[in-house]
Amino acid sequence: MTSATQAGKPVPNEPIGFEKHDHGSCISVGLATAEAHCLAEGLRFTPVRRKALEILLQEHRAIGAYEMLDSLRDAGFGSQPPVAYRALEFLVANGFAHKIERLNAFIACAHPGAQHSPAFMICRLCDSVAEAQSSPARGVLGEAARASGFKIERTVVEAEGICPACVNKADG
Amino acid sequence: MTSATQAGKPVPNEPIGFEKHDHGSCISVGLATAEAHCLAEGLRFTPVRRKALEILLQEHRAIGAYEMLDSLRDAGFGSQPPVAYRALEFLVANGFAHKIERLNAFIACAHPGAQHSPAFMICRLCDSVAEAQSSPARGVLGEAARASGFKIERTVVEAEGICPACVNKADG
DNA sequence: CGGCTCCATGTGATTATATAACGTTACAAT
DNA sequence: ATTGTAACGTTATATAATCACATGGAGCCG
Repeated sequence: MTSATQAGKPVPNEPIGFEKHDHGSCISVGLATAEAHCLAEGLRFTPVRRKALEILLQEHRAIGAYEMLDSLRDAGFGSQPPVAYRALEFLVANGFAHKIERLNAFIACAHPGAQHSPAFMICRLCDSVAEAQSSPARGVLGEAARASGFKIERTVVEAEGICPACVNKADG
Repeated sequence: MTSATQAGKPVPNEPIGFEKHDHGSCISVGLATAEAHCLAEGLRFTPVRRKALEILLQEHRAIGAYEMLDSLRDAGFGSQPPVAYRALEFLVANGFAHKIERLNAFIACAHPGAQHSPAFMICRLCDSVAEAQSSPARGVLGEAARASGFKIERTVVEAEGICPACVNKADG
């Protein structure tokens, strides 16, 4: 099995936000933003971490840890799982990437630099993913948390459904 | 390793909704509700499925598929992964249980019978889980979905943080 | 009854995802 | 130069999930 698709799903062709965009610039902007942030915070933006982020930005879709590992190995880095997991952990911890729990996969942050609690829309047909914002602490959930004394630190919001492209394919 | 705790985390002692409750009755009510629902819908509430639900209701916490498998084997059922996964799939598909994506684990539905799109609060210290309601399609996410043409079918909402019990333990 | 189909179950095997543990290396601070 | 810490590489293993195929029971129809 190559690393292009894990399962039989088609690779999404309009991956980010279901819209076209200037892909070249979003890669360089993403890398530059991360670099600046690390410099400011005293974090080490090492070669593996940089390459991992570059791969995520390049692909602009959700990437499994093992697919990432393949790419990192191809780029000359170590070939064992921890290599990929550690790089991804760093990127996630610092907001450069997010984990899509539903897919057990990772994706570059679409709003680099911005403070945010992301929400995702995941197409169950083509696995494309779009990132939106959420305000989880407001609304019913925040209400319940306050009422029970639960202290929210982080939220996972993932909507599963059909992306615009697949809707069009389906009903012509 | 026994099946009591997978990792080093303490087993939550006030598992459901972070509040005390009549545990005996919630088990019997849960089973009865499921039985009635299956009868009405022409679904087969078989021994494995019943036992699996009973285990989830009994434990009242998030259970991994393999821990479930252990319990099912102890109860005299098959010992291969598909046994657990099929039972859990059935329970989830029919709303008797939910999958916690963040934990790759399953938990009995706390609102049996009710139509709902659940939200969860997960304690990162003791892994206890409480179920609340959410209204994901309303709010910012629904907005974004409508704007982009994404058709939401299901949402995962999981808040990670500290449960009341652990908050109290922490700061006295 | 016999045969048929559907669905659920049991089992073996395999694939995918994730972490533990340990030694080595790079780097910053003193 | 020494030392403490963080990052890296590797081996091994744990945990999660699915595939493929055979068996067996419940309902239906003839």
